[in-house]
Amino acid sequence: MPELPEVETIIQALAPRLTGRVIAHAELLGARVSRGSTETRADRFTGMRVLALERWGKNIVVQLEAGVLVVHLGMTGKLLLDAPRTPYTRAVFHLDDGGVLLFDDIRQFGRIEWSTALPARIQALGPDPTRVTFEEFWQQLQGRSARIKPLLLNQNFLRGIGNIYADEALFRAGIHPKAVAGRLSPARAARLHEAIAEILQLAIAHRGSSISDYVDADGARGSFQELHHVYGRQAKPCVRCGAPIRRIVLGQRGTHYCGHCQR
DNA sequence: ACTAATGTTGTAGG
DNA sequence: GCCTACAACATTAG
Repeated sequence: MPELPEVETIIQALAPRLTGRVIAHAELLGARVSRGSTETRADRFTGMRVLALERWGKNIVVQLEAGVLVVHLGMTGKLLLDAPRTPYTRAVFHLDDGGVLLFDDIRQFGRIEWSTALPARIQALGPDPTRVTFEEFWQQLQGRSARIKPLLLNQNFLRGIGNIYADEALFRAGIHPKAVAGRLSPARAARLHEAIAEILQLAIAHRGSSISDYVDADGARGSFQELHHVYGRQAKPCVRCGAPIRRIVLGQRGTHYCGHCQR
């Protein structure tokens, strides 16, 4: 799915096109897209003006005159401006200026949820990894016995890091994915804190990673996948030392790392 | 046919 | 509360 850099890229395109517009008409296609929320019916937000768009981890938060729409793209969700409908179109937003925003989602893990205020579950997510201070990051690590890779995927620890950027950040910091989070030295924790911010900024600059499904709101692919050092590179030589990149399963997720460069 | 895929959530056990 | 494993959700691609 879209992780933080991909969601950021999507919002960059959507914000100028949606802010100030009125949702003239909306269609939610099928029960899945709004599952779990009795509040989310199209008539709850039709006729409302969009005040602002913001990213909250991997969530796109659309502030409306009354209430908020929280969009999570799941694994294969896309938000597309002025694109033709497909068999995977799960929602359609018609704007008052004639523009159309589609929500396409092959696997249907994505969600659109309307509520009067930012849901508690969203508010409870951890700090934004591009802005968290080292002091806060360090405090969050203390006492954690979890291995660092699965902890980075925990959205209540930091919001927005997914499987690609967890692996890439750990490589950049030279830290083994199985390292116990609470036992990282201050120097290694500082390297990781810095690597996370750098890898995310770099990925945003390259408009995200397009592995299979991801495209931005204009249908364009990102290019950061060309700069991945470990993710999806199992058995290929490490760009730093030449040793083959390993792939293991950690926390039920594929995990890629260099056994020589990451301790 | 089998496996894995950018994710989250609920359950169960330690 | 924390941590881990597993299943479920649904579809495609190799």
